This record gives sequence, structure tokens and C-alpha cells, in this order.
Amino acid sequence: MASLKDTSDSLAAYLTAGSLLPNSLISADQPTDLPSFIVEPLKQNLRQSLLDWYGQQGRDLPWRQSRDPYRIWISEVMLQQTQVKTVIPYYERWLEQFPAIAPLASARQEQVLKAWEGLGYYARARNLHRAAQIIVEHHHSTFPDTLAIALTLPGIGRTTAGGILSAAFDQPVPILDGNVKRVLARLMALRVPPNRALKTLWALSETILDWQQPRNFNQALMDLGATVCIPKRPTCPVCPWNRYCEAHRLTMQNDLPLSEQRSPLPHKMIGVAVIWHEDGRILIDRRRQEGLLGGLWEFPGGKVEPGETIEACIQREIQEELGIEVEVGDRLITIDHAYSHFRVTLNVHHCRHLGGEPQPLECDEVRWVSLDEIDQFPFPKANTQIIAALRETSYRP
DNA sequence: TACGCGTGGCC
DNA sequence: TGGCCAAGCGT
Repeated sequence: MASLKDTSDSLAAYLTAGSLLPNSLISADQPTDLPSFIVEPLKQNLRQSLLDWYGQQGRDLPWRQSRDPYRIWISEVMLQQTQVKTVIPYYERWLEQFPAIAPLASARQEQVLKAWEGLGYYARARNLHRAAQIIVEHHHSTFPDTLAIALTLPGIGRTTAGGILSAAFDQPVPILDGNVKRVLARLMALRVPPNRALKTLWALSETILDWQQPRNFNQALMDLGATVCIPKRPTCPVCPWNRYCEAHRLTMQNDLPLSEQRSPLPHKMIGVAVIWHEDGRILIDRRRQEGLLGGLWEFPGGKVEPGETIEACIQREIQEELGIEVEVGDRLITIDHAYSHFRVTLNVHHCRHLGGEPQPLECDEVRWVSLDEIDQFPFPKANTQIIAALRETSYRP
């Protein structure tokens, strides 16, 4: 365990002394407060060095051209758990399709999900849609400029609200995203995984926030994490904060932040049916709103039970989900796919519809579609591979 | 508080 | 190539 004595000559030690420092790092006999005439100038140096760096090295990103809270909101939500490079093309397309809050609010959910298709975490799109409707109905179609009201909107938590209010309105609201967690965890050489010290990190983010330039400061903090204080092999020599950084001083930058231990992902075998109508159309179903891939369309199927064959699984699942009889035929494709919390193998088979009218017993909707119109429906990534395989096969019932 | 929730990039 | 990680939120 490190003692405060080890860090007594660094700015981070001053900034994190007292209540900001995790209990594990502080000895009971150490001072917990420092006079403001010492701390304030140090914080000013910290802020100014980052703002100077941002002026030179800050990124030029599409959503930074604008102060339209709607555009910034969209970018913040797309960027949740998603890298900038992935987001940019989605962001551009989205704004062409939904240029303002009102058009988004009045769109059909299916159209919204189609625009989101491939980005993942689809609750973000459903919440964006709902929030737009709430803003039209209750906030005069204007994005709220107060933290408390922004936080009431679905899909907007503390970090997203802080990002929007600081970027759009230059309000002094702190943020704590993945970048900031990493930067601050290194700055103070945090000895626990960041998610075990959220109170400390939020307090530190708020303490160092520059109230004269909150917009630039928050953006700078995220840029620092994204381009310099990166997860692996951070480039400390070019970091404006290297002289203040505890991890750097201790040569621990490659070991921090500590990561949470994860359990291995469970694996599921899935039987999937491509059910052909006599007229050449295919049966798809729409998943229920809640839960995994909610609101998206898919090819029906389900989990293979212990001892069950793929064919028997498909026949059983189709009976349970849609109430119809099928004859399971040739294999179309096998797809391995990793979700955030488990892996699947999709065993996709052609099936012949023997009889019965498909009913939405375990889904929201069912529909026969042709290969030409199937592109209009939003599908999860693993299912788009099935569609691609269908386009390449010559199989017909 | 801990877990459910997607996908692509990176090595 | 499999595991890690990315501008988190809702429950």
C-alpha cells in the first residue's frame, strides 16, 4: 500500500488529498486538507496546461462545428461505448435523415432503428426516439438547458448530460466517461478499478473542471484520453500533464487503471430457421421491445436443449414461437457471433412451411417478405450475414 | 450495486 | 485469434 508520503511532492497528491483520496491510500495520521492558497494555483496550472494543449492538439470532429444541442446530443449518445471512427458515418447519415428533434419525434421507430442498424446497444436508439417525443410534447421541441431536466430524459445519464450541457451551453457540468476515468485514474495513481471509485472520480472531475471554459476543458479531457492517455502504451512524453501525473512519476502508466476481472463469456448453440413460403417469400419476426436487440427483426429460432439435434430444436422453436409446422431442410450457413455478455453459434437451416398461419406468440410481429424488400427492415449484425448468404444461394423451396 | 446490453478495432 | 476495449445507461 502506498502512503501519502510517497506522493507528497506531486500536484496529484495535493489535488487528491483528503476526501478525494481513496481510504486505501491514506493513513489516518496524514493531513487531509491543504490551504486554498496552495491548491488553487496548482489547479490553475493543471487547467491551463490542458487547455493550451487542446488549442494545439485538439481533434476536429463533426459535432464540434455546431452548438446545436440536438446535434451534440446525437453525437454523445452514439459515442456511448462506441469509438469515434465508427460513429462518424452514422452521425452524418442520421442528420440527413433526422435534421432536428421534430422529424425524429415523428418518425416511425422502425425507421429510427434502421438508421441505427449496426451500431449496437439498440436501447440507445429507442431512448433517443422516446426522448425526442418527450421534448416535443413537454419542452416546446427545445432541448432542455438545465441539468436536472436533461437527466429526466431516457438515455441521458450523468456523463451524457454533462457532455451536452458543457458542449452546447458552456455550462460547468463535469463528465466521467471512459477517457476521463482513465486519465484521472492515472493522474492520481488510483489503486482500485475506476468503477470501484466512482464517487472519488466524479469529485475529482468536478474539482479540476475549469469554470471559465467548461466546454473546452471537458472536450480537452476526453481528447487527452483518446489520443495521449490511451489504454495501452500512453505517450506520456507529449502529455501536458506528465509533470502532475502520479502514474507517470511511479512509472505505472502501463499498469493503470486497474481492470475489473471478467468471467469468460458463456456460449449458446442456436437453431435458426429460414422459412420459405410457397410463393418464395421468407418469414421474419420482430423481437419484443425489451431486452436483447429489442424492436429489431430476425429470423426465428432458439436455443438448442441438451441432447437435442439442431433440426429438432428448429422444429420445436418454430412451433412454440409461431405455432406452425415446418420441415427442416439443408443447412444454409453457420455463424459465430460474440455479444457483449455471451457468444452464440447460429445454425441456420432452410425450412419448408407445412401448414398453419404464423402467429406472434413470443414476438411483437411476424411477416412474410421477399428478398427485395428485406433491406427495409432493421436486423442485428449476425442476421445480416444470413441475408447475404440468402442472396448468394440458389436454394428455393 | 451489479448486471444486461452490440459491434468493430486492435494486437 | 481470442480477449480487451470503446464519449454509459437503465434497472
